Amino acid sequence: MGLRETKVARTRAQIVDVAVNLFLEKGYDGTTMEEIAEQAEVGTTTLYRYFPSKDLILLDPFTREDPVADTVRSRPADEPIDIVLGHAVLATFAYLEHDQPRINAIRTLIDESSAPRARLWDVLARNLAELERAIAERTGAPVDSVSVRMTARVTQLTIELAADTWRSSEGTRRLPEIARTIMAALKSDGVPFPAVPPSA
Amino acid sequence: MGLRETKVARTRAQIVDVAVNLFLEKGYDGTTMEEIAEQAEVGTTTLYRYFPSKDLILLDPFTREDPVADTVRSRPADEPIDIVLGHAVLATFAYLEHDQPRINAIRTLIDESSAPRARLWDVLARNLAELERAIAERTGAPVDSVSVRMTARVTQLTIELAADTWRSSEGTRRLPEIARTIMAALKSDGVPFPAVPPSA
DNA sequence: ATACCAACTGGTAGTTACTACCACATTGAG
DNA sequence: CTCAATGTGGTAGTAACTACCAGTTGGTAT
Repeated sequence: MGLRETKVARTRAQIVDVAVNLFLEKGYDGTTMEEIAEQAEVGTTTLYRYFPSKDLILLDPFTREDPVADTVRSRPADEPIDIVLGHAVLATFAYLEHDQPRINAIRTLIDESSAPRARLWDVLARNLAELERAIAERTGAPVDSVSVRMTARVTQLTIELAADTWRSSEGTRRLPEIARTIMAALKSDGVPFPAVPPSA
Repeated sequence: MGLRETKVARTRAQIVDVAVNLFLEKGYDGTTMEEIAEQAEVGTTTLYRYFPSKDLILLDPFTREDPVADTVRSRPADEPIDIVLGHAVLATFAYLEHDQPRINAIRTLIDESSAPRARLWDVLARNLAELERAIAERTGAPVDSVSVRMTARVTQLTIELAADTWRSSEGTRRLPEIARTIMAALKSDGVPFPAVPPSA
């Protein structure tokens, strides 16, 4: 890794760090891009080169590749699909748990302002598409089939539900444990799907 | 309904109509709020009173109350939950189908620009919350329970899947028929949920 | 070491979404 | 008819974001 790449990576990390601190201190809307640029010691032009929009700074940790699709691809071929997805869910949390409090704070900030909150789903849509591809490859079903699309979404929802529950539990329980509880509940209780009403 | 209310309603409709036509003609990003105000024959201040942000003009049809939660509340108490949800799904489409082509065009515009596309999820989150409440009332489970939250989301996903499929079929099939097909497929194939991997 | 190209930086000027505040017009009620 | 409530619209300002341009720095080939 050359000097140039190193500098770019450092600048990028610096921007995110400075920005999140400012957001925590003065709120997302109360912080201007100029302030971020100034504190990060870059010009505003440079700032916009690293992050084309303000909300993407806050969403940075969520734009990195998540390990769900990779897990689906790397599990043994004879493992049942529900277990594969269970591993994928747990992999996400192993990945997230290392800087728990900061991610937690960032997620709270995201939910508080409308621009990043809205954009989050847009960002997660990319993960969803990749998960769909991975599931389709594994099961042999077409990517746009009902089962593939629904399976991918249900998996993402399970992750979201677990993360939500964890966030509102304020660190009293560990993430993987919460995920296990939720998956167990889904299995034992079952989830009703909308069904075609009898025509009579 | 007094004269004042009539005028307000007319102005509102006029704004949406003018704006969507401009969006279709020049694109969402290529249309300014000033142009919309001018063509709709209102001041920009007034425009912002009706719609606090540009994307909400385009999202207007999706901010109206959707009938899903209402359907859940109004079905007979002894009807099985999956059938109730099936009715709710079909109710949405009966409601949507009356101005099919325009809604279709609007949805395409939404998907093409990042701001409205992102904001759409934020808007639909309100419907989701109300559906959660309706399901919780009916089943007696707490609103924040895993089953209620997952059921509500799965229902919303079924609607989304059907609408997506319909949009890409370009009007060759009717919406309720597509919805029935999807629900039937979900029932017969089943959807795998992530499951806790064996600890061994 | 020197020359050179590519990538990175940052400043200036401009557009546009959106807000705050203002005076003015219109509606509807007593 | 009067008056208060409600709606209208203009002006001035902020801040996100873009286009353009000149200058700097890092890597590379000679």
